[in-house]
Amino acid sequence: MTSMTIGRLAAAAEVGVETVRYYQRRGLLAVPEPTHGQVRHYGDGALARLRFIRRAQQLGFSLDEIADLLGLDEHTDRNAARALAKEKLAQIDERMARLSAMRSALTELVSCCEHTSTTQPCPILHTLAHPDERQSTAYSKSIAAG
Amino acid sequence: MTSMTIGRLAAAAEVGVETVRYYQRRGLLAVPEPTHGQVRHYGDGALARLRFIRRAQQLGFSLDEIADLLGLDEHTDRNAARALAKEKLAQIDERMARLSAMRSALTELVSCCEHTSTTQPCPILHTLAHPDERQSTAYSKSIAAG
DNA sequence: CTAAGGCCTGTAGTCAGGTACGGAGTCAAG
DNA sequence: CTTGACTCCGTACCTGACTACAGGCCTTAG
Repeated sequence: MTSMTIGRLAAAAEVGVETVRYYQRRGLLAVPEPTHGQVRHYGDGALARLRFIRRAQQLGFSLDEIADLLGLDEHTDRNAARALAKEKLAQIDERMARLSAMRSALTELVSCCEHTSTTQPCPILHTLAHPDERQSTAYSKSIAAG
Repeated sequence: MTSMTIGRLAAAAEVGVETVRYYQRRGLLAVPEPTHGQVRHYGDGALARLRFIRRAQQLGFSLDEIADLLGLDEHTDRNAARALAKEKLAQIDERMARLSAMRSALTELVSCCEHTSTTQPCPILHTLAHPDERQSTAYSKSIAAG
């Protein structure tokens, strides 16, 4: 059971000291009593908790959700954990779908811009300005023609 | 050339009045001189600009980037517009890649959780807590076995 | 013993894109 | 003429996850 000051703890978990304190304020991490004097000391449990938080963040969980996850027990809360994970998966799918829609719209505009005469107005800017008049371009015609 | 107060303009563009004012503060939209009295009036140009902003947002552009786009000319700035669009595409791809990584990690964990004995600790919580000890499960074995 | 660095608490600022609110003026309908 | 809706302006607040001080105390190396 190693004992660390907050600075060493933060370094070990590869986060900033201020981040550790922030997690404490958020209630994700306990604030130990000062061991002697006014300096607080942290054990391996705190480090494990910080690493848990970081990994859960990498999976897309918010700090509020991570607070819930931290409250679960490996042995008795399987269903709850799986439910949270599935919910998160659904959110990720939704975000990916939105990004995918942006992607295809942008891709179409860029292709269009690359394949039309430069004497025409820029299809990107033009479509943003007047999306209603769907301009007929060489590109869109070639698409339509298959 | 219709003339609208800010409320009608906002309604026509399907944004809030406060949002219009916010765009004015950001410099995306001009603040016209009060026509008479203290009430300002807006024309179709302002409406077109608001719609441009909304559509560009749907394509993933930030308000700062939209400010740049609004400064471009359909006829003379094709290259600049295309460059911005391509840059945005790259950012979208990056975000999708990150989401995709989250997605597959979560999917794996959920599957694992569904296919292992409930007498075992929850793989999701366990992996978050101890990612080093990669636990060997019926699921991971079946994967390994092909 | 002293200086540098680390720790303590508390408050405030950052980013983006809004949203809310307060108080005062204005405008149109009834 | 009043009432209610709308506008104007300025300022403050919101989310999420930090990040940055300020001012004071403690600790440790030289």
